Amino acid sequence: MARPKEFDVEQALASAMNVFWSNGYKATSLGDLTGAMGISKSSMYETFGSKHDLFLSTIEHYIRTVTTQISGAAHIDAPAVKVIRALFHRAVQRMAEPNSRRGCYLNNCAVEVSVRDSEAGQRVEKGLDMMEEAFFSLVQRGQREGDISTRHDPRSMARFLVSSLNGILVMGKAHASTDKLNDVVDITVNALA
Amino acid sequence: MARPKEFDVEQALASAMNVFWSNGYKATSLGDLTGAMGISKSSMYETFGSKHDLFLSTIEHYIRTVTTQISGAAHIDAPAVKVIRALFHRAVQRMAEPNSRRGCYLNNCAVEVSVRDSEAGQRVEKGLDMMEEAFFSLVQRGQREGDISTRHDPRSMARFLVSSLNGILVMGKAHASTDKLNDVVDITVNALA
DNA sequence: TATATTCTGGACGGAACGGTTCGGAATATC
DNA sequence: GATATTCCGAACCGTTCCGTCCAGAATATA
Repeated sequence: MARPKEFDVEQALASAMNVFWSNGYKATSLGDLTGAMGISKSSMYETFGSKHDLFLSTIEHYIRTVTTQISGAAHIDAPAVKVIRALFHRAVQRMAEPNSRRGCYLNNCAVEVSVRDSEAGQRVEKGLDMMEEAFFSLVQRGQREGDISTRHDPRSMARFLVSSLNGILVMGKAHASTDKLNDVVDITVNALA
Repeated sequence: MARPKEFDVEQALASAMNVFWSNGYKATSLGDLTGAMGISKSSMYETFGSKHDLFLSTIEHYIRTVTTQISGAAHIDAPAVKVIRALFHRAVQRMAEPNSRRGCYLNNCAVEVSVRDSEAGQRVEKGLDMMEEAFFSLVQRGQREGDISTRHDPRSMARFLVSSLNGILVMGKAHASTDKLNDVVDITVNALA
């Protein structure tokens, strides 16, 4: 009957996200998007609706991929503090790679648009909540197993970790030195003990 | 001889900064700027050069004002930890005010443009360095007076504080709850002891 | 082969944008 | 009053932007 879809929607979404991630929402043009996605403007509008709809979809796509990624790391059979330190170090390391110095997508979206764009803001908040949840279960386990102090409740500590990670990534956008960022990671992780 | 300037350059700069601060660079049009500054487009170009030049000038203006502000707080005759806690709490409190939920200007600039705009990036980095310097002298004093632990060197701790403050402000852009942010402040400040 | 669907490229409209220029009004000093 | 400077409004240019639309090529099934 009909000609089938030729491009992978999920992959096109990932490509669009990468462009938004690197350039921000406003600074990204339709040409940038369709070029990276490898499809025509017409197909983009047919499939995703509009630039703004596409943008919202990329945030949801990011949440989908990152959630599985973090909660995967959470189930690693190692002390919770070690897992957390590894997650932070990996984030710092990624900031040092040549074309990856773009921080956390949710972070960027929160700063650039979340105040004026409530639809995006809602999704960003949900994404940060899910990050918090991932850290929360890690902290709980660490407190159970004894390598994380119980002087603060795990919910606050999870929020502390999300906040700290975001702060480190922002610093990484301005400074370049990996060593300086790792110093901050050390102090942050030590604050858990 | 000549007609004198009718508008205050420094004040116009402050108004422009406020617009950039709320909307970001790309999302701010010349009309937004001249409207807020209360001058015509011609005067703007005569005085500041271009939109981009004006933007760079606002970053420098921000550094000028904030530097004096923080180093003023640094000389308050109170335990360093108390001063730091007060600075953080004030930042959180400002995020809760209706039209002030826009974080730190340097933070916003770092996220939105510093990677692609090296001229802006340089200024942002310099501004963050000066914030670090202000915290550095505070930490040094705290370590001398005994209310801040000496297990970490003061330079790293200063960086930790700048990073944490930025992280908290990013969280504040997504979430709204002051209580949650203050929880994070508590853990952060406790990490100093 | 006929049919249905997908995809492309380009054309188009309408709007907003950054930036430049200029005439003339306003305001100071001499 | 003559002069010099500032300021404004408006016009203007070329570009970019988002979004819509369509003709036609491509590709599947029946």
